[in-house]
Amino acid sequence: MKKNLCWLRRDLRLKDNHALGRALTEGNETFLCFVFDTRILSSLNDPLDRRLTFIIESLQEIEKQLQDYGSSLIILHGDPVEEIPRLMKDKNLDALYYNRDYEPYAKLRDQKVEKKLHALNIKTYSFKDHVFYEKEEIKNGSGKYYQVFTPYKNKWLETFYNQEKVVPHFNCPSEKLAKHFGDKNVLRHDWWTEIGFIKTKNEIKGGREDGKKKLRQFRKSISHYHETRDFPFLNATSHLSAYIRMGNISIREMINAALETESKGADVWLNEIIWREFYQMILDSHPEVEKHCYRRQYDQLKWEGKKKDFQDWCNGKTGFPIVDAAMKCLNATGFMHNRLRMIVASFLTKTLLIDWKKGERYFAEKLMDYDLASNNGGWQWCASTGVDAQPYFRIFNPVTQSEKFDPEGEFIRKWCPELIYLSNKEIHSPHDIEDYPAPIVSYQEQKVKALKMFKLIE
DNA sequence: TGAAATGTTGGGGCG
DNA sequence: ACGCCCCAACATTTC
Repeated sequence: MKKNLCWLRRDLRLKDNHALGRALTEGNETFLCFVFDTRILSSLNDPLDRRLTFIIESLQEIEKQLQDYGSSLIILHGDPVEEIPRLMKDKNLDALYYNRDYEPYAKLRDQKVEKKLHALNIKTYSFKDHVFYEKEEIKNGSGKYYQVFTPYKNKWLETFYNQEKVVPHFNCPSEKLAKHFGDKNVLRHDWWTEIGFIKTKNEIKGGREDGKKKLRQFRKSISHYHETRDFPFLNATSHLSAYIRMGNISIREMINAALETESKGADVWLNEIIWREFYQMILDSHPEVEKHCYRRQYDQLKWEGKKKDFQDWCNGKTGFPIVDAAMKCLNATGFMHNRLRMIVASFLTKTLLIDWKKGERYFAEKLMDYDLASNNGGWQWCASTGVDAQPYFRIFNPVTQSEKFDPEGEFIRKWCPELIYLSNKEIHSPHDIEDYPAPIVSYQEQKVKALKMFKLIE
């Protein structure tokens, strides 16, 4: 009689889950648990953090399904390094199954958990699930990790088309779930208030059902993705980022969706998935990028931006409509279109001259889909301090970008109602509008300073 | 997944 | 018909 524990973390689904599938097939009875990690929770600044609601919704859905199978989810609250071994000892479980996470904190945590369990004679098994290829699988001719995206992508695709005839799917036979009811009933609508959570009202609901709905919806327009994706008002992106972040949808399901329609749009979307894999690989192989510039000499950059400007950027009060609209959207919804992320990141770093790490932290606080690897990679790309970053002299002009990607000002009008009556021509760079701030800096002057700042390091 | 300055080309207006 | 200028439109260079 082999009793297993599958520890869910950022893989909140019961279908196509590698660790769960293996736990179920290799054991006689499998328990499922999720830990609200107090170390992570205590680092959150906001009790109204949207992501907690998303996670709770995902867990509620899982609990409902488990109850249909006569099982239940075990919810723990504490430090996983203590909680997981305690649970396994209490229930006399034989082996732990989990999917690997490539963030520095998670790697250290999992290492500690394993060490404790091994001391208790409990076996541990970890699996690749969160990415399609792990860092060791995609390397260049001389056995090194890629530093440039395009050759990485080529190798990724070559590997994919040469080796993988099909995208694997992991079966999760539900009959082997433990007949068990957890200590906390996640269906009870207010149990989380006991540990200090407050539920938020979000535009998107957590869980696999809603993720699948989004994917189904996106499939209809995926063939146009390459033409429409850059225009925030069109909402032509998949909006799946939060679902892939929490694992409501598996990476294999995403890749399958990209492969099923042969089109330019689907290729470009797959490309974005490969960017995600690229940054996961970078974080796994270079954990120091969490706190430092990938190109370490840029840790010396003298960011001279003012605190007040940072506040204005956060609050969407810079006087540059596209930037302000984007930030208000982020603050109100926890989401921001990718094009806008690039615009506001370029603006913060190269126009306001504020360290990318401050912007990266702000996004970490606000984004529903926040993922350390992608967020850090994206910010360092924009700030020109990272792997395969844009050259430092590539500086976005917020007005030009606005004219190009929101030509009719539709996105701006949605989030800056005080500008609603301006013409398409005026709206990108308004003057003397009541209730709307004048530009807090001169783009032209700041651009010169940015170039100087980088030249000092070069 | 720039922007802006500078250089080149070619068609049209006009003396 | 011709040269000259103007100026888009496009290409190249620079940061």
